[in-house]
Amino acid sequence: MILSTQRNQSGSKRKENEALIITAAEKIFADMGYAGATMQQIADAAGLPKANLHYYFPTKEILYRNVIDKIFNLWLEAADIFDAAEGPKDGLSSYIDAKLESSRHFPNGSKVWANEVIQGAPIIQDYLESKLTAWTHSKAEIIEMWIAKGLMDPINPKTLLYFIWSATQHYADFQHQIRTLNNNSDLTEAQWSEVKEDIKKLVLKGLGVEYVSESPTISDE
Amino acid sequence: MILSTQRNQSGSKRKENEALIITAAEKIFADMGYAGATMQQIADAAGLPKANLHYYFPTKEILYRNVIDKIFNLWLEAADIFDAAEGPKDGLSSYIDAKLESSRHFPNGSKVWANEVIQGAPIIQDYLESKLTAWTHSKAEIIEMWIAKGLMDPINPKTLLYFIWSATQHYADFQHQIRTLNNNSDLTEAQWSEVKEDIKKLVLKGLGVEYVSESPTISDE
DNA sequence: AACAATCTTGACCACTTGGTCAAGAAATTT
DNA sequence: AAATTTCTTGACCAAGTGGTCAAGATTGTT
Repeated sequence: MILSTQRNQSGSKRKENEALIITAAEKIFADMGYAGATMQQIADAAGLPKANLHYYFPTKEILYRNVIDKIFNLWLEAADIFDAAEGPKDGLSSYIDAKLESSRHFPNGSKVWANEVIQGAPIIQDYLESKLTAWTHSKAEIIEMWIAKGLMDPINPKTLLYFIWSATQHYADFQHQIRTLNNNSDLTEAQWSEVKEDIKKLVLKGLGVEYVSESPTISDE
Repeated sequence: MILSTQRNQSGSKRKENEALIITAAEKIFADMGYAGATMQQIADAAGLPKANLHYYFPTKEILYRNVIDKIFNLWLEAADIFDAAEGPKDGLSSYIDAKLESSRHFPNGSKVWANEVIQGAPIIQDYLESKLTAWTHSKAEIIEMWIAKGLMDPINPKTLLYFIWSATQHYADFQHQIRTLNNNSDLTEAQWSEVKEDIKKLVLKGLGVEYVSESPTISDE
């Protein structure tokens, strides 16, 4: 789980330890919330004395902002697919895939983000107002273009984005609830595939975009 | 905002003050998270001295559980519609309406719930394992029946429920983000209507259920 | 080898927190 | 109206918190 300490020849020790601490912090912040997380817990999770954390990150808030920074950049990356897409069938499908994979393999980031936004984004408001707003507008334009071309039913682009965000992030944020309702077991590989298919089918069909399930062998056109 | 203190003839003073405190606590817990909320803040929000809170609710955790209790019962009520429904068109549509109304008018409950579940439900795990599990199974059966009758496309019932929960609760939990992306304004009445229509249309059409928008006058069949 | 820069860490501190308590004020019962 | 139960509240406390600090260890540089 913890980053290996093997090749410390190249990068400075600083970079290494910062990454180690951020990873530990991400988990603790996700599990405890900002206020609930203590520097001592994060230090323990990272296997370092608390005073050492303060050497790399002077305050808890600065550490937290670094965690958010990492999370948000991953979020942005996941959406590059969007721009390169030819149309909604391709674009939305890929985006849902990417977001769902992210929820599955890196739920902590999503949880930290959710915790923060629920509480009114007291610390990352500037992110919302600058980066997220710009990002959203650019994606909304693409969706509007698709609608204008008649590639999908008309819908408020933001509503559609919120729809996809909520449906996919739910599997990260509410991981624990889903697990409990699944006989206290994590979703299996097959279940994840089913979820992925169901969500894509529902969204695309709901938007009037023809969608062919992956599994069966049906020749297209 | 605060419950009126007019008619204290009937109910005991205890009931009254408990309700006052729970309402105040709900807001503070939603805004600050469990760990982040302080008894002093809740006391201030309720307009009572802190020691008085501890008279009615001995510990912070007991107060918190009372807040959750209220929230969860509202959740259950919202779904009675489900049982009475004739089919998916009626049932899902009404349920989405109810959940969205709840997100709009009582976002705090949803936020507290979300905060708690994200953090692994450290305090309300018993709720998930007993009440929520039973509730979910009973609704899943209804959905499966609808599918068996050919009233809607086949889908994993839980996936559908998660879908509806996430889409609707998103408007409560991520209220702040939505507001920020809406030029720092709350959604207008018209916007809420649009969201409601869009979500219902997307879900029902996505499930292969015929759906006719409310506004336009189109004769059915 | 000497020096400088970076990193490590236990001990410590000011402050906040949930919770207590005892004395009294109101309300209710007899 | 006296007695009893319920409620109110300021003052207080032990425990835990983020953050500091100075002494030393390690690493890199000349």
